Amino acid sequence: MTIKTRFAPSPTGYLHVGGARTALFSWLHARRHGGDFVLRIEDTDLERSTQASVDAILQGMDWLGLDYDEGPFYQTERFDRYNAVIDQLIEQGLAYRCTCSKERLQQLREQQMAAKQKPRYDGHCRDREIGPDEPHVVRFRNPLDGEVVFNDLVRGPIRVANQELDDLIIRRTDGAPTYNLTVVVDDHDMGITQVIRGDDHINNTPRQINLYQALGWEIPEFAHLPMILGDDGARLSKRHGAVSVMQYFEDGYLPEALLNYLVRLGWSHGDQEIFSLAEMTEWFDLSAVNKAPSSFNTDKLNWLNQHYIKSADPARIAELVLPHMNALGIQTNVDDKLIAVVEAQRERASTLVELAEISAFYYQDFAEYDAKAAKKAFKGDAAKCLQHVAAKLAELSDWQREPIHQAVADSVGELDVGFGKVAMPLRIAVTGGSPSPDLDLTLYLVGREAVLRRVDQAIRKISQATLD
RNA sequence: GUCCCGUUCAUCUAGAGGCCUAGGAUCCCAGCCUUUCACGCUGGUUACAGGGGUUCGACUCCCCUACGGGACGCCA
Repeated sequence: MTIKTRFAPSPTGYLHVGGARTALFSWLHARRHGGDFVLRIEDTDLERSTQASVDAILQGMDWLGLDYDEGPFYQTERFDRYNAVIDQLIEQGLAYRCTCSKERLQQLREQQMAAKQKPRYDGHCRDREIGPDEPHVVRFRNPLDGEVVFNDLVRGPIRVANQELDDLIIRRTDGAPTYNLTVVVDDHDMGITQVIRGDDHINNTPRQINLYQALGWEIPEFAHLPMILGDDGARLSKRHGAVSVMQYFEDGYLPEALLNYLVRLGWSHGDQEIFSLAEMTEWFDLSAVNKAPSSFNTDKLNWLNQHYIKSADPARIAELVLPHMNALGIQTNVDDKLIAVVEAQRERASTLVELAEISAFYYQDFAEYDAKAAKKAFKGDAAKCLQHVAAKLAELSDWQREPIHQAVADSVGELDVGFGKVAMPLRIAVTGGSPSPDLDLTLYLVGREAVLRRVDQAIRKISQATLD
């Protein structure tokens, strides 16, 4: 049988990292086995579903490169099918109409809780043979005894007694089918072979299996993924900053870095940390997925992001960093200079935002020096050294790395000081204290005019400080 | 409360009874490299939740306790 998996988010918010990892694992399982991956939007909750959320989810999937072979399907477009199944269940006596009010149900729950029991429907309408005319919900007639056993591909065998389950509502008063019914119908109709989803659905699985059995359908395999917790070990929520996948895009992360980070959250392949998409596809295996929840760790994500920024094609990084440069007020294009700047700076940044920030000095003058760097560099004879080396640089006929290097070396020789006496103030004067590569490369990329202008500015700053 | 699930360094994890004096990675610290900051390299600190079994032997198997999470909706 062909492997087919799906990702089935409900559009009530953006695609968050937990959902993204569920999608990734599901996608990986399909790709690994040469199967298909389906995207299905579970929008049966008319109240909370929004088009904006659908768009956000689609956008997130697209950015991560999680492509789907079928879909997106929308459950709201399949109501006729669900209702046909529900009607069939009623007809066969496997489901029944119920007129219990929300108030009665609420009261029942409170009583049961007070009696330290698990709240569940008492079957009040089970045998009342209610007709279709008065307002009602439809409930599934869950087996009263026996137990449901299934072998979770991640957790292993799980068993639940039917006595723990109650007659769940499969159609609301307004005629809309509910999750547990729609998910079963869809997974069956779409030929899903492995249902891979968050472990908050473990408790729903036995009910769904009973539904499969009542309908005489083949039961798919299930794999329940542990959840992802925030940095602090608490459930992921808004206060954890970047929970939306697209927030990571905006914060300057590369999709391959996020994917690599996510795949290692709950899954491993020996000691390997860096995985290309091809590698994770080749080795991903549900049986190697952890059972315990894991905490999101931004430090490690940053490390991976830096790794990918460092090893990606500089031209591509230039493309990606450009919007972040623009955001800093720098107007430029992806040209030779930007690519050279990226190559010069990329091992010093863990995000594209950072890369833009530490590269700004190649394009624009700055008002402030890094206090610590300036204090260290602008002292003693710094002004004199700067004056001397500036004169040398001004005389250069050819503004290239070699001659620049030579000019600085000459200056050092003539002044008869250590290299750092000249190089340090010069670097800080030109960069303001930003991380930067070899001095000659830095000066070359900044350009002669800007270098001389900034050295001048630094000399003035030093003399001013001396006067104070 | 009831049911289901989980528990190895701060964090992600390796570990399928002896290979474990518990390995790797991130973080942190120190050193080297060095004209800054990084990168890189070397080294270091830190973990099997607790208690009982089973076994010649348990991080690995079983039970109990503790802690954590999830579910218990006319949400998904």
